[in-house]
Amino acid sequence: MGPTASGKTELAVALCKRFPFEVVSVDSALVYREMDIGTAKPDRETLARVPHRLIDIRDPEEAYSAGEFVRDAAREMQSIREAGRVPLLVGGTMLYFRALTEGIAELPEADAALREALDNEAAEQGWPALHAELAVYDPSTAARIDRNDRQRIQRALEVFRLTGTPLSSLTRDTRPPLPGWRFIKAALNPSRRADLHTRIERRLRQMVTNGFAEELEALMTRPGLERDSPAMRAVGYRQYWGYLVGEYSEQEAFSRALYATRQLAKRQITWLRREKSVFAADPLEAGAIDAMSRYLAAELG
RNA sequence: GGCCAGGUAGCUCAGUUGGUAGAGCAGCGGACUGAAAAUCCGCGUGUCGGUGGUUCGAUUCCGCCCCUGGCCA
Repeated sequence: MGPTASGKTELAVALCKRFPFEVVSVDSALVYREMDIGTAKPDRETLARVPHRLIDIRDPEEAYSAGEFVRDAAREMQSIREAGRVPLLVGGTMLYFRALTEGIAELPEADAALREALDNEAAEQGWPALHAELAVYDPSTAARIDRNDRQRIQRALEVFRLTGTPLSSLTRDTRPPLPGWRFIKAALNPSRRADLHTRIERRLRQMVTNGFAEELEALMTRPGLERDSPAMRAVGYRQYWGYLVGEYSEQEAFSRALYATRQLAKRQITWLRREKSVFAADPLEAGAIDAMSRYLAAELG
């Protein structure tokens, strides 16, 4: 695990040389085909040498979800195990890690028509009104969700209307979904935030040089891809979309993308802090890879 | 050199009819169950350019100086 730009891919490649590992990507953006530069997807040569599972499994106009990830990852892990190897889960989508290790309830999938209906209701009454409605059917969920948190209010109402059961009941006894597995947790986490910020800016500059805007322009010609498609909410793509449709300058898009990436890293680090029994290494310190290797060797027995 | 407009939070700016100041962005902390690279919550002391003066009290009024931009020479 690790925040964006912390060097996860490089570490994974190094570890695969020393252990009988095979990589499973834990990343909500790398699942998309045609989104390579802006997602910092490992390049072709790297993927040829060190295959990553769960990369390029969706078209950009499609949706993906934590629930699907758990099923997909479980399947890939099983297949790797059957081949006599050990899955190395690499990524920065902390909700996916959590769903995989601690479980995710069996809930209905997203319902586009229902979400649109809820959006329309919200446009008229505002999300706080829908929050109040949720409080009638599912007071405990309403109590833990802010009245402005449109995404969670919408999801909770969606689940209730689809099942007739409050979300809080459905999630009550969620259990780890993979009882036959043991997870060894390790993280890359730069000890100085400023260093990570430097890396983030350098990498974003490199993306732009490598043709990030052109990659997005090509995506924008796809008829099925909308500005609010899940894939286009990815950091960078979203900010450059505004630039490419003429809403602001490229310089502005760069700044916004930079801020969005830093904020993403911060949220990832927040998840990391509350993660228990995780071995953490500073990727910017010499010997981080060796330290990680030693830890893993010891844990693996 | 003269005139005008500015100099207030990291940035862009608001404001104080004199009682030491607040928004947005950034940043920081947190939450997180099928959109999660998402969504949401919380956090604002800063010689109010410097220095003298007036005043019980000056960031606010006055003088001088410094800096930035514009116009005129």
